[in-house]
Amino acid sequence: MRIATWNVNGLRARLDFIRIWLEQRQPDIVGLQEIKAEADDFPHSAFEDMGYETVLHGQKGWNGVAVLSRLPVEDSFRGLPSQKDMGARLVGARIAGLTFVTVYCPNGKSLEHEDYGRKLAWLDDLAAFWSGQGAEKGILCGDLNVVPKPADGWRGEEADGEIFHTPEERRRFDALLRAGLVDLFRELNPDASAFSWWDYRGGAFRFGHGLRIDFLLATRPVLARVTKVEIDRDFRKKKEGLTASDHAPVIADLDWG
DNA sequence: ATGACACTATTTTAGTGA
Repeated sequence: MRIATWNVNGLRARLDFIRIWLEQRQPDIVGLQEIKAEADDFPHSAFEDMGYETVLHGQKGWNGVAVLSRLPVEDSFRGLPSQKDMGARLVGARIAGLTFVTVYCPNGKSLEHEDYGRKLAWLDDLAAFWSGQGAEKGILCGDLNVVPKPADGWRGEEADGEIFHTPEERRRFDALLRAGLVDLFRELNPDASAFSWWDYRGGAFRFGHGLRIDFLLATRPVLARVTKVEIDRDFRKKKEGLTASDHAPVIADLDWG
């Protein structure tokens, strides 16, 4: 079984690009973030045609998350309780015995902005929500907008203390690990310096100026079945003249019987 | 020093993103 997470930066603008990726990579379950569309504007049939069922938590213009699955969806849920006013940022499903949740964490804007405190509170509520799920086989994936360690950002320790790199944000990332989750990319690639996001501006991708802020977090029983994890940086590049998202997909392969 | 690029709706300009 192949699973993935990807912040697509606008699903309607990215639809043809996403189609190419699905055909080439053939994932079974995908968590998508920054859909930027509500259900009425969502191209459900395009994904049906490719064999995927969609669980959507949409929103007009901003945010929005979805799960695509070509395995039967047994149950689904939308929204982070107590954080409804922060927008459509969490959606989950139970598929093949797996609890699969994908999230788009608030950005925070700046340390001085009121959204920074809201980001921290949102991450607190996410950890509580996840613990409440009690999932034995679980995946919590998505764009967390946190750089967990200096090695996960192109500026290393130079960026410590800036937004995305603060001790407060990093404590909340670590709290997810203390709740029993494992950062799959880091677990299988302990010494890699690899990123999942590069700014569109200033040739950031070309110069290697990126951050690792997109994650596949998994419970131990899932980790035991993981055979490979990679950041699909080839799909941060233009394809057939189509513009890429500023995020690359993160993919894991699992032995799932 | 600043902006750089891309998306969307509030659309021909502004807000957001990270």
